[in-house]
Amino acid sequence: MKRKITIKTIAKELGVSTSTVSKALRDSHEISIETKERIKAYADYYNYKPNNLALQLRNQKTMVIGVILPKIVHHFFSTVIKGIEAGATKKGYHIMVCFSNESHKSEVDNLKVLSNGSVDGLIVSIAKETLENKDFKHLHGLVEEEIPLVLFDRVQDSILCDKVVVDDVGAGYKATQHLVSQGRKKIAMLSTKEHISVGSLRRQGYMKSLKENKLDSNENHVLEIDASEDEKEQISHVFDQEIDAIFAVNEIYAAMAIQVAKEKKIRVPEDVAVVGFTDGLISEYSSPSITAVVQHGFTMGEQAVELLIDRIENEGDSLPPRTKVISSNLNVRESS
Amino acid sequence: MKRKITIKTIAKELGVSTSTVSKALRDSHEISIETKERIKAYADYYNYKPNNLALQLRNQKTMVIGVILPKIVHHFFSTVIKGIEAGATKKGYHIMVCFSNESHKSEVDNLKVLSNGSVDGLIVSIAKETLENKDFKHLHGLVEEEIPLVLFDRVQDSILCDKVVVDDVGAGYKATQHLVSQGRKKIAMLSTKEHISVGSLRRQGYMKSLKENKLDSNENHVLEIDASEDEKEQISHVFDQEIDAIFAVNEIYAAMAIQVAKEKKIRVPEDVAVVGFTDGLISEYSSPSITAVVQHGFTMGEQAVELLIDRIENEGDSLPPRTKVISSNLNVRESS
DNA sequence: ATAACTCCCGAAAACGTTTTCGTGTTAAGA
DNA sequence: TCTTAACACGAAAACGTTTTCGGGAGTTAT
Repeated sequence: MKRKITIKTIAKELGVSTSTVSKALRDSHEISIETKERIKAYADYYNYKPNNLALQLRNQKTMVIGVILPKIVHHFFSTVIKGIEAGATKKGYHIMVCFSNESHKSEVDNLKVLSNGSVDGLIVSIAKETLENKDFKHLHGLVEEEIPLVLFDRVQDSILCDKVVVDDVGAGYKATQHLVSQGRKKIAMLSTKEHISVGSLRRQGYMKSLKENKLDSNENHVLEIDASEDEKEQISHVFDQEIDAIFAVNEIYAAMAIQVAKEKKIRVPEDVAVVGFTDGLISEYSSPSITAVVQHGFTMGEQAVELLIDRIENEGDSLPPRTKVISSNLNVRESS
Repeated sequence: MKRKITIKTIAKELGVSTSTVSKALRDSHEISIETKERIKAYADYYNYKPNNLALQLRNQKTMVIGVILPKIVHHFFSTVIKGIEAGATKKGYHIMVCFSNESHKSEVDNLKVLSNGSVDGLIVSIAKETLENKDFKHLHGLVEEEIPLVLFDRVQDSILCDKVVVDDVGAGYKATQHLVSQGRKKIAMLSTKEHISVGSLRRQGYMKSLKENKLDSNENHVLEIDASEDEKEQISHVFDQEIDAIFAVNEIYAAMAIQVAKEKKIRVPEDVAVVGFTDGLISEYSSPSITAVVQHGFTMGEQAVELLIDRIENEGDSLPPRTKVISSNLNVRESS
């Protein structure tokens, strides 16, 4: 990198002090018109740009928000990022994104780097491994240091900070109610292992709906897919029982169920209706297009960043932790 | 944010100089064992962490790579980010991601902020608007300042920097050849407006294949979709002519074509075979699953960051600009 | 007893800014 | 002629760190 031009070099070249240069560039009244013009002309000519690091160090403010996500190649998370970025830009902030790849160590490392002064605050969605281990020391430490923090989607109650979550119970309920309203009686659910909290919450909603409608809430109707093995093979067993609808905990399982159904000559939606979660491109563009719970990732990102910036800019007021619940709604399509 | 503990406070508390504290923490031989232990114990107890900004300012090195992308909610770009992040992490770098949202102004703004010392180098994929306006002043300026820069996917020849591109001509050729090998004779192409270079390159490959096989390279077979209007409606017109195959310039157009075909009771792949570009989730999970050109976004990201870090760490050597071409291959599925 | 050397440590500069305070010059007012 | 005020600028501190250099105290060798 070419040696960048600084206030110092300008000062030396023009035979004035750095204070004068700084003031001139900020158009201070303390400096005479002629000097100002001379300095500005020079700065302009040599394309002077103030060094951000120096400013950040001096102001003790970076205008940067750190974001740590479990993954990126995922419609929901990338949508959230977009929301965060939009909200941040609106307030003049930038974002610095890291990924934990669902790994605890990665999450801790990233947190450590970002919290060492590089950012004014953090937005985090907790990694799977961290949730499994229940090891939240790093996040508690952050709260301890009073670094502004907002958790979203994958949250943890013991961490006293602002949170943005989806109404997963309500969403599971809504999706199931929709299937019931279509006259479906034997509704299976494709879920994940229990420790991922969202799975169990969505299941609660599903159960609630079944109970209310006095439908068979047979435990066998819930299939817990193990992500470490052949998912499609596991999903195919959902058709071993007699069912007329499937509620899948994400859109990939929904799409897989449809693929399996097609192989087995089961018609969708005539024989079996399918509802997914996460309204992404798969749901929209597969054929038949898939009815799905839309999660409003963009809104979640926006809300998260709004909470965070509010806290950053009102520090000292020690607001109590706030939680925003983003409700989701159903996008009904061909599969149901 | 709680007032963070610094070397200064430690020095004052323990009645030594800041130099001593700094040296002690870095385990210098200049400091006596007892003093070192005293200082380390104190630092440990109060959870001292060195301030990144100060380090970056002093070392004139941030270990951060700036990334500017046109969009994020997009399988290809998010995959590239993943590759960049993986490559960066391996070398101890972090990434700072911004989005231009295809807007020129946004791109310029982001570039300005990031290039003011916040990052050691930049990876950029040029926004649509910038390509249309052909206004590359900001990027030329970057090269002028000798800030390490790598362009990927959407590149521009006049900018003298490292580049990572897809072999779009070859990919278009490969896709078309595949359709020909399946015995298809009337192959339509769904493209975009010309200024997006990738579209025209892929078209060149398509044309090349048609010529080689002495097939009808009727201009009417190429449909330029205007993204600002109803895309599905435009795509439906591809079936106005008699065709037996479609090569779509991205996976969304491919998926849309299949949806339209289904509505028109045209069978895929029996009546019309479909090949898409960008091997994302849509192609994989729609039914029928879609044959697609896989772009190796992850590899592109990795290569880009490798080129960049190489340049950052060997500055002064003034290497000539390098270009890496990432070849793509076909993932054959049910739609062809 | 003096020289030389080792061991520990501190002062100061450096990275690039901004800001407070002080000061010398000039012009105006008494 | 003396005081006062306005004007234009510079010195220095501050943000937090690392590193070079120098020096005092104690020990060893001559």
